[in-house]
Amino acid sequence: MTARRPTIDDVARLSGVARTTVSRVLNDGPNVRDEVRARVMEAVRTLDYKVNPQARSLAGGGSRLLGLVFASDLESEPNSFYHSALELGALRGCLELGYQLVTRHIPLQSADREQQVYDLIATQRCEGLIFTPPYSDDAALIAEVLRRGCKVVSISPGGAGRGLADGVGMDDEAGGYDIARRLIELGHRRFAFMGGIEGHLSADRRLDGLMRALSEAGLGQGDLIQVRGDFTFRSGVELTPGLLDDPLHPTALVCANDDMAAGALSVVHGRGVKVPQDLSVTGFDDTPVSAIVWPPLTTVHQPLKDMGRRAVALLASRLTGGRSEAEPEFDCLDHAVVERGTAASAP
Amino acid sequence: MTARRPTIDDVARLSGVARTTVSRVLNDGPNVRDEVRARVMEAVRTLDYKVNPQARSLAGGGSRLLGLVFASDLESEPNSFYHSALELGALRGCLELGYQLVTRHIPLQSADREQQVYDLIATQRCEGLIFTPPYSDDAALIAEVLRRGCKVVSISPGGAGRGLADGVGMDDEAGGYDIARRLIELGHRRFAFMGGIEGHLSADRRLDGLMRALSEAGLGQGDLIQVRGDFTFRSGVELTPGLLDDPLHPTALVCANDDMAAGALSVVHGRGVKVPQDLSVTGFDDTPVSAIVWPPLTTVHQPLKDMGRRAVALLASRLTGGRSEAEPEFDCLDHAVVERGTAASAP
DNA sequence: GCCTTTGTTGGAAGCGCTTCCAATTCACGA
DNA sequence: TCGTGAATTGGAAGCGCTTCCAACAAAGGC
Repeated sequence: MTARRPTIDDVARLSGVARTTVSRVLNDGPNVRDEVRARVMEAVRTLDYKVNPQARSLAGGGSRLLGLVFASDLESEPNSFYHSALELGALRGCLELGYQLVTRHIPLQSADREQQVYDLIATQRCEGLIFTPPYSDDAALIAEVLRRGCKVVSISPGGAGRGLADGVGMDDEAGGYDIARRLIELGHRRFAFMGGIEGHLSADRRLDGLMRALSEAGLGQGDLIQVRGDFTFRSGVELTPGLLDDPLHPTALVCANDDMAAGALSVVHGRGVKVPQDLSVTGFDDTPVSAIVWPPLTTVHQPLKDMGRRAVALLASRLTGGRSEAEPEFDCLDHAVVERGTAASAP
Repeated sequence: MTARRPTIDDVARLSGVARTTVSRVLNDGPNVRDEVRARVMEAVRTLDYKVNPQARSLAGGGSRLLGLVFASDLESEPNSFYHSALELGALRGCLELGYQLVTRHIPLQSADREQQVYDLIATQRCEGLIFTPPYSDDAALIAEVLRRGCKVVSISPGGAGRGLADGVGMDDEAGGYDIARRLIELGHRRFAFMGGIEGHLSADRRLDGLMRALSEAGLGQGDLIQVRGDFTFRSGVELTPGLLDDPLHPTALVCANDDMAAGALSVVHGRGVKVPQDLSVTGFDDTPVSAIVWPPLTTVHQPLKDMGRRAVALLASRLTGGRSEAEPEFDCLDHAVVERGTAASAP
């Protein structure tokens, strides 16, 4: 049998300090000399020591409970990938760090939605909350939650949410730029962009990135037509014919999410237009739909699971680490263009 | 401030026994008089006591680590809803019951796949493993894992996996029956069934259910045409034209999963056939695709998240409860027909 | 040069639970 | 009636960690 996992006392013994000091180092506590801190970290590395989250949470007191708040009505979309992926990531984080998680769907139209959030703090005793859009930009709500002593992380905050609390997201502008860049490399010169609803900031930023890539390639407004959809498959279906018939005759259609791209694909098929030979189509987010449609969709991967996990990590560092009063920080995660089958050389 | 949660000592005090005895009752231990057991349970109910999983796992020893084993290559389908939903459920269960989870994707084509599973036991020290199809029917593997003292739960076992170890799944036959029943109520009399690959047992059972509903309605083989796909969107696209052109002229197309139904929908659209006015189409599983296509897909909800959670609960009961040597048990979860927009009265 | 302040470290008590082991009770046969 | 083994119960140690508090050293302030 392999030896049991090392404990904090093993680390203490090896580094020649008391258990208390090791704990302090592990939790970014104050008042430890750099030399001692380094020695302890060295021992941690040597032993490959990992804290036992169960023990930590037992000893640490507090509820160790975090809340994940969605705006949508769970009844209406119980199997959304967006929700599942974020929660999955958050749960992974909680398991690693010894936290518990409650997930709450609070529809925007609930009259008492603020109250429901406050109940999460008062009744459930959540020590931290993760807000998803559009709660992540509700400045008044966030401020009040913070005032009540509960930590907050915003997922993909666009505007107001940014400076108030910690945030997690990706660089949407760069995502748009990258996918456009790829299409330009493939020889495309005439573009169509299917955006999201007015005011959805991250989708707008994706367009910004596309524009930047265009202008770098010496292209301009005249080489792009754009329309706004509402992120649904249906709006993709409805908007695509107009784009295909446009005198600009775009050879690449960039969509602000996968669902609209899937809608576009279905229309394009019906018209006998070949993808990607005649037309390249790209999505955004890399949800499971992108692998399901035919041809499989070239898209930009948004790291939803990592975002959930990082959100928990940020809350944890606020709650125990030295960051409890630090300036809000935005954690920008990597994205990646996922090449599947819908982007090819311009005809 | 609300009072803190009751502890085992509160229960002990209220029921007038020692902490040890309460622990025994809570863990289905032997040697407790029925009268005492009842008294303790009564106190538990009065105080609304819940065990603290962190404390239990700290005290209980053991790694408290479970493994979730998928057959697929994570690289090739990193964002599959099937995987996410099962893991999500398993994580929820682990958090509730104080277990840790490692998720491992071991492709079937790996030469050392068995070895990788055994490493999960030997090196990682997993106390229990959750196998998804087709590992869930690999009798030799399961037997060997059990022999090594590691508990096993099979997800949706079809054949061999059933008697060997505990299992979790849904009643696929009933699911097929229910959706067919609904279509018959809507007046449909001529059916098409798009099945899965040969030997995929749960998809075959869905067909069995369909057949039962047909015969109950006085219909027979002559009122049904069937084809086999491979569960992909693409196969839905390829097989649908043949079904539409069949002389039977079905008014309802029942698909063995959502992806194929989505493929069928896209073909049907292209042909100008109206769904659901001219043709009803149904899916199976209720993955996010079903809400994304247009019209949104009427389908059968498979409780993947609950399956993951139940799998963990079963392992937990094997590991601590009195069930450690009990007969294997199959936990059959509820399914439900989800009425969206693709099933309507027969034309 | 002595007293306070500030910074750094260790000792020890517990968090809520399981479990080993000892103590007590009970039922029976001798 | 007493002894014996089995059934039942309780005492107490300790899982791995955080944290309160005391101890001590270094650094200023008068």
